Amino acid sequence: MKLIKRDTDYAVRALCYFANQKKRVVNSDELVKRLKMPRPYMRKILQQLGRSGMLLSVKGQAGGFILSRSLDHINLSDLINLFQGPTQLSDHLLKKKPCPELKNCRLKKKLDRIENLIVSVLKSTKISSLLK
Amino acid sequence: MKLIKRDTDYAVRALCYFANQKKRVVNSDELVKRLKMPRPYMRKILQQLGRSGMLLSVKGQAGGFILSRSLDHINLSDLINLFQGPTQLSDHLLKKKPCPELKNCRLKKKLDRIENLIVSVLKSTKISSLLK
DNA sequence: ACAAATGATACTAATCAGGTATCATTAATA
DNA sequence: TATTAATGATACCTGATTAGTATCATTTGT
Repeated sequence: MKLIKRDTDYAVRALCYFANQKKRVVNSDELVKRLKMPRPYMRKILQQLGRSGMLLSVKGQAGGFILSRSLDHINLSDLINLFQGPTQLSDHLLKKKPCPELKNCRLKKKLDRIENLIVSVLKSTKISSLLK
Repeated sequence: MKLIKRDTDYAVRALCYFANQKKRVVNSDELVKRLKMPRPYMRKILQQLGRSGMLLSVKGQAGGFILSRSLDHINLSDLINLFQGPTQLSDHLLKKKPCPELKNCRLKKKLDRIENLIVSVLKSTKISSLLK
């Protein structure tokens, strides 16, 4: 089981790089060189960060991206939601018949509690705390 | 992201069913009927539970399985480990070059802390607490 | 001997993660 | 104003993992 996938991981590194460049516009080629990741994949990730509003894109020649807000205001849960969809630890109740025996609902409840715990920790982990 | 996969989920239900049958030998057909899951898949899961020592198998005609220990002594982490392998939330450090920039190691550390938290909660969740 | 169970194991199908590829659009600059 | 260098959108491909099937050997009660 994986908590964070590759794209989320890349996104964290990218955001940290931006943060260290202050308000300079950085393009995807520079990121690819510095962070050593496949260019088209990086571009896709940057586009997603752009659409989500975490990055601001500058089009045309000499274009690139800038952080649109401080990393104090972005947390791990935000990124996981963006790249991996909503955190859902078990689809226990969702497939076919919702769990045929009542006792299984206790599993669902436990998992929900664990899920809430995890999400709250992820929310409290600001990306700024990962810098430097 | 999924914390527990389908087979782990099925395994929990199966174990709970066994617990409610006390020391009676239950065969896979009965489980399949009661819990409404695909027979060959259920068989595979039971075999794994057997190999791992959580169930005791009785071969031959009128055979089946029995719980080999109380559900007080089996926890969610045991099952997850059995069916999904060791819990590892991020392979951040493992792929190719171990994270090229030091700052990323902070991510690794955070994830490790979160992982420890999750595992300890899973370990403290005994399957017996999911009964009835 | 036969039937009814598990043991072992190999195979298949579907889904998802991790990437590629392409073409349109935008804007600085020569 | 034509060129060039950037992003936007989107469709596609590929390998890994999950979910499930199939088959045959072995065991044991009747």
